[in-house]
Amino acid sequence: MNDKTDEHRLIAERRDKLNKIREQGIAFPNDFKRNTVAGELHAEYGDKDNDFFDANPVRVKVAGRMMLRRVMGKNSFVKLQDMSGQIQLFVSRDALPEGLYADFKGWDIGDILGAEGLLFVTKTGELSVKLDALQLLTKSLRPLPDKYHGLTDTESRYRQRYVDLIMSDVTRKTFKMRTDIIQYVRDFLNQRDYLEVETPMMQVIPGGATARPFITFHHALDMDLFLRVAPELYLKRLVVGGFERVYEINRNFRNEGLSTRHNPEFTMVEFYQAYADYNDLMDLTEELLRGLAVDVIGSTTISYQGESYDFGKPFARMTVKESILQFNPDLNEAQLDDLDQARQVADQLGIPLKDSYGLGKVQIEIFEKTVEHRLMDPTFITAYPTEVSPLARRNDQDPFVTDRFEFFVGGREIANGFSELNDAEDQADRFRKQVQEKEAGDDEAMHFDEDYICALEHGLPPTAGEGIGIDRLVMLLTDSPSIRDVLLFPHMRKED
RNA sequence: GGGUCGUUAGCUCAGUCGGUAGAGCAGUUGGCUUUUAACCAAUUGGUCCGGAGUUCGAGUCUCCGACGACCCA
Repeated sequence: MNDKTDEHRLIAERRDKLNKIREQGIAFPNDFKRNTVAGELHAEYGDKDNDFFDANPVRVKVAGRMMLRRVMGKNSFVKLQDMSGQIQLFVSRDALPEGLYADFKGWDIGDILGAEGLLFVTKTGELSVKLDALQLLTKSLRPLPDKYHGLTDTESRYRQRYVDLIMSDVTRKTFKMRTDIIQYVRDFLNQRDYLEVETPMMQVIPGGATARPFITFHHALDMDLFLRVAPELYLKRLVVGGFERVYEINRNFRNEGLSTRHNPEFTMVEFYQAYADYNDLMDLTEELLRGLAVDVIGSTTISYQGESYDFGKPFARMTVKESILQFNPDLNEAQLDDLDQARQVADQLGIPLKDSYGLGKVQIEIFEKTVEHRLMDPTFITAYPTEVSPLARRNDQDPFVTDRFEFFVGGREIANGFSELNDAEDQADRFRKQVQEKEAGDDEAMHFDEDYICALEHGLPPTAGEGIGIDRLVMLLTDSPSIRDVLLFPHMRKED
């Protein structure tokens, strides 16, 4: 932090202690090897009693952070925390080498210790290690938060995640679950012969989504580069190349506002499957999410912020228009099918519209305002207007819409997928429309990507693709109210 | 972008009507041979987020700003 906290007396006291340790020899020893962890001990010996340990002495070497200490004259109890949990140490003056117990009493909560001894059970029935060897491995110079309340200040928890992780079981569990979720998704796709790939994070032409990109500069090449807003166009180039099932789990960057659901960098899994259509991917998504829920939380019922969502039964499916009519019973279809009438509806809803908006864009504005946040149960919304889906294949019966879906639960968009537009000429037209919108001032509109058109001209097989927002998925499965709770190091403003 | 709330000791929090800044934990000193947020005694520790204003006097009232949380767009 700053000089002031550096000079704080609590830190100064610990620095003095460290200096004394330095004078006595190696202050940061690196030769202690543990042979077990707390969780393993509880799993293996949690149900044993002292008769067992008398008959079968178990000698263990453990290491970790001292989280709690109760000094009772010549004996002390310590809670030692490692990556698997906590184990209690029983520290007895007379069992340790001369003088070590006095040293131990000068150590602090937060210090990293290595300890060796025999397992036993205390009077109150807690599995513990009776030490005959003890070593300070790392001196901690900064005091930890209150041993009971921990770190509750949200700002500090985000800015100093390492302290949050030390103090909060809930935080550790959330991020372990995040890893489990990503692992499940990866296994799920691997089992279905999808190939995991990496495509550029720095792109010459940002594409694949309508979003404002971050711009950076490459000095040697003397050119602007864009952090990707999506990997889509590169993944589809790979399908052209013959990798018929590919996926990537990685970061996207969007230069937009922050909220409980938005971080400037966020993680998506995007996957593409040749010879599949958007209906196949809805089925796949349903299977993935259902299996994920069972695997990660052990149930198809997901509790989120006091609500409960059933992933066990088939997910609802309806079109954009159907959903608007369902949640706006006073509207009729004719009002949504006519641009002037639809604009009138939007006006009444207080939605600001630009002159350039066509009927499809107006419909989506109405959808986002009146429907999206009300889609609580798992629901696929289909038939998105072509106008707002520049990379999706037109529907054969109704070219006004595309073969596209988005998936919602808890009022939030989790996934977006569609049958891919593989008609190079149609795609070129759509890019030209995007460029017009960009020139009209929409800085989220796409660029014209000539090489991508060239790739399509080589022939993209009929393909469906989808992106699932990992962060929002983790929020849902870990019952986290803010995206910051599922990002180890969320973006924060400068402190000053 | 707008609104509401918050920011006081390392941490968790009190602070009345505007009148010299409080507790618990942590730390320090002493006591204590099976504790469970151990306990007992003593004790150290403050840029009350920053700035300006009102006032004899501001943690407290007013304004501006920073950061955060929530809601709205």
